[in-house]
Amino acid sequence: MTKREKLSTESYKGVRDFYPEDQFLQRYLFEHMERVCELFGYEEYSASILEHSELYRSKTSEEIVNEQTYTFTDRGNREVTLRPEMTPTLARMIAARSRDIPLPARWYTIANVFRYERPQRGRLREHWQLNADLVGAEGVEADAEIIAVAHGVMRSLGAEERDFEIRVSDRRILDSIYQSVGIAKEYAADITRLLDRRAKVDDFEKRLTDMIAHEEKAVKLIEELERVTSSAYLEELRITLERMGVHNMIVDTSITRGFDYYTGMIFEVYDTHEDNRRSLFGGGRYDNLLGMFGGESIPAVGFGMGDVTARDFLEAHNLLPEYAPATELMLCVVDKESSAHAIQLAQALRREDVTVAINFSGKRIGDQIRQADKMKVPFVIAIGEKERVEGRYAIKNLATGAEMTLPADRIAEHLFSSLG
RNA sequence: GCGAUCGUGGUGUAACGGUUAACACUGGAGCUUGUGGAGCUCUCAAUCCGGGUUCAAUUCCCGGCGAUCGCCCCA
Repeated sequence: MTKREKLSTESYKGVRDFYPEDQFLQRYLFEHMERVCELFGYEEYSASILEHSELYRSKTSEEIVNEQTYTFTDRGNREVTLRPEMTPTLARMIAARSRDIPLPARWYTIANVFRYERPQRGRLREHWQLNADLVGAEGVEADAEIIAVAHGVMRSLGAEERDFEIRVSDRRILDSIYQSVGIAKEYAADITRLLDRRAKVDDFEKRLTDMIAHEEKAVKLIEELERVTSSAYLEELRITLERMGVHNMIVDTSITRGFDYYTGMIFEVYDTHEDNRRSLFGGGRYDNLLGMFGGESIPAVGFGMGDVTARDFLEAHNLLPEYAPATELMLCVVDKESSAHAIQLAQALRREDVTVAINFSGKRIGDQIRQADKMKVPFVIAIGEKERVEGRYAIKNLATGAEMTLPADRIAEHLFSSLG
């Protein structure tokens, strides 16, 4: 290859490479998410990132399908979309086997999703998100449980309750206000979307008045929004959440969530850190979505939590874990004659479940140790003539510098007790 | 999709319309042929891409690409 043809090392716009340190954090996040979901009895599922485009046309707005997805035509002339979210896939999978799946079903997945738009901080073109859904259950316990799972994930990542707050509202409050004020159904979705942006828009009242085209109604709507600050249902939810160990829920009727498909409880988890005060993730109840597949309507509630915002949260709160490779031990080969012995020892240790890398580089022993230290491998053993002859090995702890000389069959035990 | 700001080795910075683009860290080699973290020596490595203005462009202009911020949108 000539110099002019040099390939770019940049990753595709809006997507990330995960170098080992990044992947370590990714795995840390995922393992905590998985564990908490499973503690609540959720089963893992998965699906292809490719879906028929019509899956999103049926439920989401045209704009999202046309302008914010990766959509293409395959060789068989089918319209294909890289999934922009997981909920339609979940709904499709449940609906496809609704007679066989025992309900209520508790399902979770950690999936990559794609959106075609301008990347910004906290918003990329590909990200990974935990989706946990409780399908086939209505009622306050189900709503509370989904919030408790979200809360549990945050707690398991090291967050204290004061680090975040769970703002909860209910679409039915808005619906009843719209009804009492006399707002036609066709305006409701647009108004809801405007309310979602209320804090960001300076001329909120003017816009609202323009949208309703009826000044009295607009005034009354604003009055009602300010008057109604909670509901009996939300108070019951609060009590149920307390029982589940969730104490940082607040009712905030200004929470609306942008999407049309929510039908009941909705929530958003907010960072309370001063530098990062924003919505981290959220979810809610969507009782009409599964009915779109033609079968019977099935109630559902769920949430989605993205890895990008989770990382930002952990960083802002100083909760990032320190990197540690999976490798516990590096064997440093002192001379060419010792490599066969090192291979043999490594195999024996692997049978005892020790993760072990062999350094065949032929570099000086000091360089090999320095490299192991740089890679944060916690232990090294040098293998040379002395070890071959004696059958005893000096295990060096790179953090403390301490050495312990042991026969081969005691090494694994020593490592595990030192690593805890 | 729109607007603004920015783009120099792997990383972080510097410089200038004009000689060989500087410094630190990192990487590599050595001082030191069986034990790391210090020190010293040497060394690899960059002006995002394309076009224009100019005797001369890394610098100025235009376009593309990318990043960040805002708008739009938010699964």
